[in-house]
Amino acid sequence: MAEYNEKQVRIMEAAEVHFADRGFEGASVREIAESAGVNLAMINYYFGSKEKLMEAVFSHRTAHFTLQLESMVNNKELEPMAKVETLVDTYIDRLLTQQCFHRILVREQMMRSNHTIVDQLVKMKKTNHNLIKALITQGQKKGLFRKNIDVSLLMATLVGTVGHVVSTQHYYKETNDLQDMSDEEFKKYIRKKLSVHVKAIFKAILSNED
Amino acid sequence: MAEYNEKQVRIMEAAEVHFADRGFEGASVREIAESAGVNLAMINYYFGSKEKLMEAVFSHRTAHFTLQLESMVNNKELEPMAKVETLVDTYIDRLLTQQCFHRILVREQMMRSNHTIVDQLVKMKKTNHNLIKALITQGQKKGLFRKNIDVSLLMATLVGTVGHVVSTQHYYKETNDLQDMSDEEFKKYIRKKLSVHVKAIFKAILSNED
Amino acid sequence: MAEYNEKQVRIMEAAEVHFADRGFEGASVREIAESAGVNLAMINYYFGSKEKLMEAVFSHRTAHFTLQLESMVNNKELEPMAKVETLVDTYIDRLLTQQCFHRILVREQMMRSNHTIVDQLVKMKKTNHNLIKALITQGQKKGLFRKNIDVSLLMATLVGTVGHVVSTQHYYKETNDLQDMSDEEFKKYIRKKLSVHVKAIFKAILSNED
Amino acid sequence: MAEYNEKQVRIMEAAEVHFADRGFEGASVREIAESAGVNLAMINYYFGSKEKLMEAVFSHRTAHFTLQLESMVNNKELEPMAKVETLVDTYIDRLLTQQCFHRILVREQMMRSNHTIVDQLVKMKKTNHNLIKALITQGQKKGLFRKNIDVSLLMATLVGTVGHVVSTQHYYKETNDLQDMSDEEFKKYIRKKLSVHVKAIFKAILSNED
DNA sequence: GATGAATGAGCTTTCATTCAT
DNA sequence: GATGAATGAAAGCTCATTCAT
Repeated sequence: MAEYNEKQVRIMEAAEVHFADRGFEGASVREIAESAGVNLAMINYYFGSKEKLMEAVFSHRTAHFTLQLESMVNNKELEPMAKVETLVDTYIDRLLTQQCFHRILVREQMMRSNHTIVDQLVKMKKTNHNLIKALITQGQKKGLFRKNIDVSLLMATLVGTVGHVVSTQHYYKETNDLQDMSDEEFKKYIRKKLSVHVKAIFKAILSNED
Repeated sequence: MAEYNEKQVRIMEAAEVHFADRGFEGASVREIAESAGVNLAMINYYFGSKEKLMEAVFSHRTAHFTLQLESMVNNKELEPMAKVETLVDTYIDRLLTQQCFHRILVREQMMRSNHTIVDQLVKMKKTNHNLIKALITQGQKKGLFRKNIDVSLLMATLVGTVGHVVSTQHYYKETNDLQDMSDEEFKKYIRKKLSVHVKAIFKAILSNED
Repeated sequence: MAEYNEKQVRIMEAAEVHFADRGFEGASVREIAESAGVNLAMINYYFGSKEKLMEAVFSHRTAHFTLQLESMVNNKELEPMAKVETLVDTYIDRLLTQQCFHRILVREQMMRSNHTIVDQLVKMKKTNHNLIKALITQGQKKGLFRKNIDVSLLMATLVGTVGHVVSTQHYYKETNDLQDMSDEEFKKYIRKKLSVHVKAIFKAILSNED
Repeated sequence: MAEYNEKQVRIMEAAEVHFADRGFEGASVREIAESAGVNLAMINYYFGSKEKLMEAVFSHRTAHFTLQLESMVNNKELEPMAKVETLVDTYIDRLLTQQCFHRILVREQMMRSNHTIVDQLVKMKKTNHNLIKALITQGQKKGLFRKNIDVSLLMATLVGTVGHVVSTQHYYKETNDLQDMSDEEFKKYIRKKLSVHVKAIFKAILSNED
């Protein structure tokens, strides 16, 4: 795990916002530098290129996620459904606290970009997919979960639903007359709402009713 | 409804692909012109600017959607649940047949861009939201649908799930060993899968079990 | 043969001077544009890149040289020694009238550059070498020229001597108290001097005294 | 004569190669530092600037040359023609053993650069010119050399011919099917060839046949 | 003395756009 | 109406150099 000094972190944080707001191509290194309060040349000095800055942002954010997931799946004390609920809440939490980064991810996944990130991303997605599949299998073996679960679709519903709400929270607020709610309040509010909603879906899909 | 001549349509179609693949900022007017087989200056001549070309692409694609939705909701012959199922299939179909455009939409929604599109988008989303709310209300009045349905979350699940699968279909194929399936086959395959999956969710959430 | 318009020629001529004076790397496209009295972007518009501008300068200058040489060697009416003398005068003339270009050539040959020019240059040098070898052989067959002539060394003496004088003409003037001579006068003066000097060398080396 | 420590010498040697390969402007202080295995800032610390590093390289290489020449010319025991032959061999040897430096010299002489080097170079060339003129005069006084020798042209032939072969040795090898010869072998081979060739020229030009 | 960090100036190139015809 | 020519602005990046330690 690379160690970043204060200035580097400041640059990465500024970059994250710009990449999220304007896209990789739309973001300007000059503006990132300005936002971070550092000299333009500093960015290339520290990261080498715009591309590599992007990679650093990516690594920085995804560093511990898979490990975290792994330890959760392998936890012997939690019941499968509890694990699933934890999973849901973890994802919701991540997306809510790392909204900028989430937008970057969605964007990069969507594009036919040649960025190295995509490769890293694929690898991570596969690992995560397998971990969650293992989790589902645990529940199936205990007879708690239904057979024939399409893990990909299940995860698409989790990530898609939460991601969509987060991405379009502005519309959500407007449509539901919550314009006056502060960002912090809304985050708390929507986290609860999403948690209940997605968990209900997961239970409906997973649980064996027999 | 603006009428576009053949050349203009060719430009818009080329633009759609480029905007989808590389983002608004990443797309180059030069390359769009080349793809469309028209003179570079032609684009500004016909559309005024890159920005306005984007708007044209947007209007072109969304022209009839709300009308279509409206007629469906007001249809007196279909049962509410049948309408919901039609709604689901319509969305799936749209996203699958207009993948490029979908990617553009997701991207634009996510960004803090100043594009005029965003305004149009907000307006359209509101209209659609109200239409679907009306549909839900129809079901509730008939006692078929549960009370306390969060329409926003429900739609987020529809759009989010389908959108996510479409956006990341490459991963889906790889994860589920479908690499050898042709695009056309896969489209057919995933349409069915998504249809069943999302309808199951909608039923679980909407249907009144009492 | 590419046709260049007036502006393109102006750019190439300005480029030639800058490349000669400051080297390829040292020359700035900005300054070339300024010297040529054209917009900076114009250069990339016409030539694509600094590198390709260099190639254009090269092709422009070398376009007819090999052809000229060829027709001279194949001339049935001139005696071999007369051809050699013409060759010497032609080289001297070329170096004197195209001093900037000559400096560029010397420089590029010397450097371990990756420029495409080097390949073109090698090819041209080989062709020229073979033509001159043919010329020498003509003289040998007639019994006028000595056997065992090293064509490479002979040409090195021609090109090296003339090139060195041209490259260091400033020193030559100073050393021989010719500072007050105008450039035009000096060119005339040194052309004659070089012609006599190099022809004497060629005769001494080539002519069969038996 | 400045004394340089081991690190400084390492820097100058690395610089020489880079300046020769890429030109003064094309060479990068960063890369020189890397090649020399020293810290980037070290170079400015020791030499003040890139420019002054160049001057140091120059002084370093030319330090003893004039002295050597002087002692040779003043040598009472050698005959003038023997001196001339020694001169030729000395030049050939210098150019062959200091190829990088030679390339730098040629380049700098050619350019309209403002480097202080040029002044040093002019001064050195003048001194050398006078020494060689003295040598020629010795031969003329003894009736061995022809009158009316243009020392500048004579030296141009020596330096030009040898320099051209050295600069374009790659072509020489290819043209004469010597690609498989090692650098060391070729150096030996071409030294002999050049020696014979140039001495023959010098004799033809200098020697009084009456 | 020695150096990692930092920077202003400059580089080539590409961009969306405009204009003259 | 249609387009080749042209351009100002801005992009990412590298440079030689300096400075604080």
